Amino acid sequence: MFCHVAPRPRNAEATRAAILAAARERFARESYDDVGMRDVAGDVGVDAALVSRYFGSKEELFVSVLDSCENGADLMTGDRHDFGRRVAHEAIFEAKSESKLRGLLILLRSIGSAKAMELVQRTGNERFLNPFAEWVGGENAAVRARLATGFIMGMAVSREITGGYGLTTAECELMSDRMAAILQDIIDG
Amino acid sequence: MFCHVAPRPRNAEATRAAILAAARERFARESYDDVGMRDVAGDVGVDAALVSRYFGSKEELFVSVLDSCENGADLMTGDRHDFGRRVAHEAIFEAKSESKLRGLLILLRSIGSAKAMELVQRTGNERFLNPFAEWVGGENAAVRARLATGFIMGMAVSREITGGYGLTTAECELMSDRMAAILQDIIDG
DNA sequence: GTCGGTAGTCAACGTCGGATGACTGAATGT
DNA sequence: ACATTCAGTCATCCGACGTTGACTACCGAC
Repeated sequence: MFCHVAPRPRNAEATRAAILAAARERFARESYDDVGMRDVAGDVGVDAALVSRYFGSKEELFVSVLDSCENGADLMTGDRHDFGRRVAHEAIFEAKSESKLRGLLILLRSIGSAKAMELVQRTGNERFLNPFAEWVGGENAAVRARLATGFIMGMAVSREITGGYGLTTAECELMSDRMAAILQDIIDG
Repeated sequence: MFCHVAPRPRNAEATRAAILAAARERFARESYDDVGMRDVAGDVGVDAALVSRYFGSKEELFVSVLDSCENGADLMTGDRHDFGRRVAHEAIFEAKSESKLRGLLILLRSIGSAKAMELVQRTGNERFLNPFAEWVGGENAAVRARLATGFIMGMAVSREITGGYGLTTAECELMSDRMAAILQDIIDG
């Protein structure tokens, strides 16, 4: 066998970006503890040592991933009157890693991991909950923001535990509609 | 130093029960991966090897813990018209390990751990979601059950991420009331 | 008393995951 | 063409974990 598979061009910046992307993908699907440096490196086709070299440590890699995720601000783009419907649909039908909820999913996945907990808390508050509460606005914004985000994440947990809800498409539609109404009601006051 | 601390009487059954209790406590507070055999053994004041001996493996210990938790049936005891208020109060003010939600909390903690996932899914469905859906009853019971349990767990997640919500008592009261109304609305149809 | 069974301990093994530092080899500038 | 530099690799260390089998010491039966 002579022809090796196309060797990755030696480009530090691109490789670093590729590692970051692979890590983001991993952390959106698996918990902090379950994601290994060797896994991430393998996804990119690179040695694990390189990941340590570029990001310092696993924890710093995790931070970089969180930084690389757009804020919860994504949720707040678009028509406010449509918030419930939009988010509910996303949460139930596309709660995958490429969704706008990805940042939340990453936080959710790594809840319970003692090593990631502090980071999860800080990021969750600073990056997501507080701006969201401000966006919600009005009376008792903090309370309503917690209810809304709690509900959103809870449905993601539910999806996880049931393994995709285990419902028919029609039932999912129904659930989405119901969730949309509740969410909208929460943020409207 | 002559006087040792009171030595535990040699009683296999009692020791086994103590280990189980300690493990239940641990699993309610930390994720499957973060709980170590040495930790639970230490809580009881016993060698780690004994835990393996009595329960076979960590996974079997986890199963035993899940078995030892009363079903989600706890949630379904009491006046149905009071369901929302009762559960909301419990979720927000006493989502500790001694709460009736303990079973749910254990499942929640270990979400994301690849090793525990299958168990979490099976137990969550068989032991909690399905009976609960049946209890909810009426049209689209499955959908409404998922909404309710999702919301409950989501608020627990929210509590986790924020580190106890970070709200005043009054705000918590308000949140509890609001959550109660939503939950009640969901299960009433 | 002493003897056998068993509750509990101890030391160790194998594995796995993150981290480190010396090494290799390709690109680039002169 | 050669030297330098730096992207990427390799072998290895270290600590933590679950698990195992040999050992010890307590307790009840005779």
